[in-house]
Amino acid sequence: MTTDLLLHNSLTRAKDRFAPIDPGHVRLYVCGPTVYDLAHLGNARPVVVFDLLARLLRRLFPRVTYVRNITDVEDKITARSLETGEPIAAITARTTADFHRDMAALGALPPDEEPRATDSIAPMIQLIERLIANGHAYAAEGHVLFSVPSFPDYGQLSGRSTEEMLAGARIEVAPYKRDPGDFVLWKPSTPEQPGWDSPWGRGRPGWHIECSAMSWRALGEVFDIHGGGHDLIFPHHENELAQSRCAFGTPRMANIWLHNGMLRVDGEKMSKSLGNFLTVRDILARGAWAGEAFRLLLLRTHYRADLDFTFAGLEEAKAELDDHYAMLARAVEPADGHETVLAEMADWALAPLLDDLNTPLALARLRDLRTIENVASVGGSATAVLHRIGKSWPVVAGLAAAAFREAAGVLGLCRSEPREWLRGRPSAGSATVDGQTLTTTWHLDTASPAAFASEDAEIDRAVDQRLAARKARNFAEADRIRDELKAKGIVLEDGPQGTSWRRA
RNA sequence: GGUCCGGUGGCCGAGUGGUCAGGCACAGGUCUGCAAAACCUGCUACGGCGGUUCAAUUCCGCCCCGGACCUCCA
Repeated sequence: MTTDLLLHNSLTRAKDRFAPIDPGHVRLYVCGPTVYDLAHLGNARPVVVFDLLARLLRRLFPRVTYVRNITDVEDKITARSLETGEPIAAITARTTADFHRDMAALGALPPDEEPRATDSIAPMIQLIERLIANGHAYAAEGHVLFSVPSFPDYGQLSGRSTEEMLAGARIEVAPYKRDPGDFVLWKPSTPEQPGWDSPWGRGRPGWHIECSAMSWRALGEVFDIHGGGHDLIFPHHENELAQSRCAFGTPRMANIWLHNGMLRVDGEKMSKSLGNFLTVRDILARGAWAGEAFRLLLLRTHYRADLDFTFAGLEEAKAELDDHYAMLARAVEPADGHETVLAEMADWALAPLLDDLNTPLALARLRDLRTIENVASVGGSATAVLHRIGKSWPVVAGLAAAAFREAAGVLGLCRSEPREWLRGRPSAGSATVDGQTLTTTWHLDTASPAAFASEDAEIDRAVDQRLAARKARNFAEADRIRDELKAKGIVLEDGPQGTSWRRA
C-alpha cells in the first residue's frame, strides 16, 4: 500500500501530503478529556477519529507514538468537588476509569501514552520559566501571562488578527494584563483550590500550558500531527502553539493540525438546558451492539463535517453491521493462490483513507466487497458491481470476505466473532500494536454466559423441531415454531447448509 | 458585528468541468414449501440568481439558509 497520505491541515487550510519528520517514527498528539463528568457523544468523536488515524498510520509506518492526555486539574473539576464534596482525586480517578471503559466500548485502542496534567507540573513550570527568560511571558500579581504581542505569528492557526479577536471579545480585561490578548500560563490558587509550589507562589497552571508540556515531554519540541475538536482551534490550540514555538524557538509546533467537526443531536447543539445532552453511556445502554454501531455511525460521516446524531441513524448503523456480520458468518477461508488479489482488494477499500480519511467512501467500498462475497457464497451476479468499480476480480468464496476483514480492521470495525454478534453477543476484540496485544470490548455489561448458553440451547432445540416438521412437510407446525421464535426476537434463515438463527 | 465552514434525490452521505458514488426507505423481479437472507432492476439529485466555458452540481460573483468559533467547550 502506498504511504501517500493527504491530510487537511488547519494551519495551511489545504490538504497537505503527510511527510513524517522521522519516517521511522510518527508522532501524534491529541487533546484528551477534562475528567469531571461522563464522556458525552462529542467527546467520543475525536477519540474514534484519531483511533482510526493511529490504526492507519500503524499500517503505513514502522512505528507510531500516539499520545492523548488526561486533564485532571481544571476549575470545572474543582467546582464539581466543592459542589458534591467528593475529593478532586476521587472525581478524576473515577471519571478517568469511566472514560477508559466507554472508549474501549467504542473499539478505540488506548493511546501509547496518556500523560496526566497533575504529573506534568514540573515541565509546565520549566516551560513557563523559559518563556519568561525569552521575553514571551511575564509575572504579575501572582499570575504569569503569555505576551501575545511578543509573537508575531499569533493568530495564524485560527486565521484571525489580534484586533479581530479583541473586537469580538466578551470578557473583561484583567488589570494585570499588559495587553488585552495576553493569556494565563500560571495563576494563584486559594487554599481550597488545588495548587503547587512554583517560583510565583502556590498556584495552578492555565488551561493551555499542559498540552505544550505534555506533548514536549512525550514527543519532543516539534512533532508530526496535533489533533482535537474544531472548537479547540481558538483559543486552546492557538495558545498552545504560541507557547511551544516561543519556548523552543521553532517554526512549528506540529506540522499538521487536524480538527474534527462538531456533533449535534437532533439538529441542535448538545446542551443540558435543551435536554438533548447525551453521554456515551446513554448510547451503550441501548444494547450490546450500540458501541460498535456508534463507532460506525461516526465513521459514516467525514471527520471534518459536522454530524447530526439521531437514534434512527444509530439503528441504521446497527443494521449495516448486522449485514456485514451475516456475510462474515457465511464466509469460508479462501483457497490458496489468491493472496495478491486479496491484498489488492483490501488496499482498494482502504485507499480512500489516504485522501484525508475519506471513511464514507471506504465504507462504501467495504459494502462492495460484501456484495462480491455474498455472490460467491450465496449466489447471484457480481457483474454489475464489478463493472461499476472497474475490477475483474475472481468471485471466489471467502476471498472478498478476507479482504473485507482486513480492511475493516483498519477502521476498527467487525472485530467480533460474527456468529456471536448475530446472536446478540458482540465479543471482545483484540489488536496487536507494536507487538503488544490490546483488548477492546464492544459492550459495557456482559450478560451471564450461562444464561445465554441455556437460552441458545432452547432455541437450537426449537430449530431442530421445526426442521423435523419441515422434513415431514408439516409446514403449519414449522411456521408456528418460526413465528413463536420471531415473537422472541429470533429470526431464522434457511440455507443449503441448514437453518441459522440470529437475534434481531 | 468579525472570522470560518457548509447547503447533493423521501432520509443519510461521497464525489466530479463532460458516460456510475454508495447506503436506508420504497416499488418490481430471481431464488424459496412459505418466509428470511442474498442477488438483479427501477427511483436519475446537486439552495437561488448571474458570470466564465463548447460544456458547471463541480470554477467565479452576489443573495438566501444552516452551523462553528470570537478567551468554559471534543
